[in-house]
Amino acid sequence: MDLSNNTIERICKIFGHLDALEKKGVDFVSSRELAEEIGATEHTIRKDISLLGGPGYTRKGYEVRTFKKELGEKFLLTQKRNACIVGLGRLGTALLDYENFQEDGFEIVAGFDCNVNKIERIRTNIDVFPVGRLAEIVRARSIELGIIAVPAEAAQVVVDQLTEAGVKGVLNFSPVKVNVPANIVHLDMDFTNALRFIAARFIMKKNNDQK
Amino acid sequence: MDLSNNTIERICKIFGHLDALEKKGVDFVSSRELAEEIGATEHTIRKDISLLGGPGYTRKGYEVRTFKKELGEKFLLTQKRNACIVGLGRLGTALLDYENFQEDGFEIVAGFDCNVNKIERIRTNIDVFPVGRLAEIVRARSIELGIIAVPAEAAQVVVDQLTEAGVKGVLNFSPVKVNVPANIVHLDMDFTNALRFIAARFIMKKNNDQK
DNA sequence: GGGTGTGAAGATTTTCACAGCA
DNA sequence: TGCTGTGAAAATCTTCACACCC
Repeated sequence: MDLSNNTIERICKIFGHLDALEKKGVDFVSSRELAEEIGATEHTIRKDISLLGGPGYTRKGYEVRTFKKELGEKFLLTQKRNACIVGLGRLGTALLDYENFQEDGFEIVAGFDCNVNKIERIRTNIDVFPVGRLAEIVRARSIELGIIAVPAEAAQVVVDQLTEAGVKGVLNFSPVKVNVPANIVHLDMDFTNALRFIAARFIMKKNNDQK
Repeated sequence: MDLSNNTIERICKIFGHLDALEKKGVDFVSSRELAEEIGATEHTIRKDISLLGGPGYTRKGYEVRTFKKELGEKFLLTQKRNACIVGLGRLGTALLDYENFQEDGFEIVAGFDCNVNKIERIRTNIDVFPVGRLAEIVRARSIELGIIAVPAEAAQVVVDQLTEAGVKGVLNFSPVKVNVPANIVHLDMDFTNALRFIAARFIMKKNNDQK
């Protein structure tokens, strides 16, 4: 089984949507409905699902609960995973209390910052530590995911410490590309790039429409 | 000219990296160096650039300043663009003061929230308004980009108001997919999905390595 | 009838290979 | 020599079409 990133991304979105449907009490969902919600075609969705090998012959679509459960098991998306946030500036503290993480199997079990005074001022239910204790805490609390919210210049150092300490994945909110060992999964979320992307797409769109 | 999203995304990253190089005082950069920084192959980078049609025959690589300028002009990435943030919870207020936006041609010129008491408590240099004045302010301040940081259930309403008021692009941080008219560019940044993606990729990686 | 599953066709994206400029 | 530009090949991803199940 060797799924493309695009497929994985869609599967993740599907999982999220199934979760929402389950909460709403919906029992069945068709590939067409999923496609619309996910932003893809129904063919693509069916193909993705076909790659996972889950047969679901009914004339009503996929059974929400079983399908979600199946996806969750296949990708271990349901298993609780411990995460930490490094860098407790405005973004970092915002993420500390981002309630959607908790709801969805990810638990923030620690926050780190290099500024000890700041740590003492932060009000949150989550334990916060000086960054010097990062490795120790990551190991002690079985933290698998590191979320980077430090300034650009500190990002690489933090990533190195995290991977050294044994995290398996890194979500990078700092506006620089970071290098990670090949066996670590990472994803960059650069807000400025996102805005640039929107602006560039917009320009292209305008050019095309004028033709 | 009809560039794929992937290409546009890489171009945006290249632009960001050129900016960094310029600040460092670097004069030339090769496709190989760019590729490494961007996370792509040098072939892809050269192809992307080739699609833009900019010839740069030197044996030292691309000239950083001119190349950046050219990209900026082609995509109007250098032009100042006004943006606003709707939803001033923890994430929204963090974004209000996200200094990297300013540096890069995007200016947050307004914030909105439905809670008037909250608005009075917020300390920032940026003007904040009740969400009822959204359309008025968007028009008055020529806001082109809307950044959504409201809870899931309010996201679609806000998007509708923004597009109605005439924004051209939407960056959605709420954890739901929103519908926008076809002529509006939008991008979803769902943090939970990002973590899911990392977790799923990690699982797949492990499976493959075991083989 | 209403929906899925999947091999094959089609479209797109990436990679290659080599000509071409400084 | 060193690095880019680009048509063509290769690889990948999406779409289609139709068999198949309930």
